[in-house]
Amino acid sequence: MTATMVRDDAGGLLSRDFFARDVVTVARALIGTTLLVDGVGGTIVETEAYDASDPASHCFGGRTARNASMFGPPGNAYVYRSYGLHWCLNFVCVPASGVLIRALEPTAGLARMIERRGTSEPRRLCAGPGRLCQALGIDIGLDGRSLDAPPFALAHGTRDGAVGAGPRIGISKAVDTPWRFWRDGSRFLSRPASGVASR
DNA sequence: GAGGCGATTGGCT
DNA sequence: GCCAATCGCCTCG
Repeated sequence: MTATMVRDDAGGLLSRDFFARDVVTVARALIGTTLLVDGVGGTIVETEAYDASDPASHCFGGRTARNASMFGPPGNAYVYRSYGLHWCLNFVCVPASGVLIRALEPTAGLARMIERRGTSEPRRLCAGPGRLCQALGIDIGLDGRSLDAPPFALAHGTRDGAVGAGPRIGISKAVDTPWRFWRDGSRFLSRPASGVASR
């Protein structure tokens, strides 16, 4: 195993350089890192990558008012409304690409999450892009905001265990592209693992 | 300007 | 398993 460009110091904060890389690399590297919004959040256990040449990406058709944040600098948030009612959080990587955060293992601010979600079932708090945004209080007000400043706090984790890869969920284009990543064996995924696990 | 669809979720059959 | 909720964006006229 060769050394990676980005060190994996437990507790160290993720820098903009972490995001200024290929979106698939970042999507995989994010598994096991910690995301907090105003102190509420947990360990990222599921992500998906979307890049500019990808028919399934919001960027594919060019820039619009909605996706403008994805054309901004790496390390910013892109928040959009899904199906007219839910919010979804992305991390912008190289321009016109982003990582959709699909599920967290809740570790901090559980009481706040339960209050916002209206359920105390741990597995239901952050398992899904819309659910985790509701649990963390994320809405359009955070669109375009820098991830290295409050209310966001992202930190490296211990990145132990295997990471699985498989097709993305809920899309109708590029359905076979294996750009969904998850922490293998996690009980907090939005949907069951479907694909190949590797280290 | 109208119609259809989507990176979803929760409730009901 | 099916379906409604609800709105930004795309396509077509």
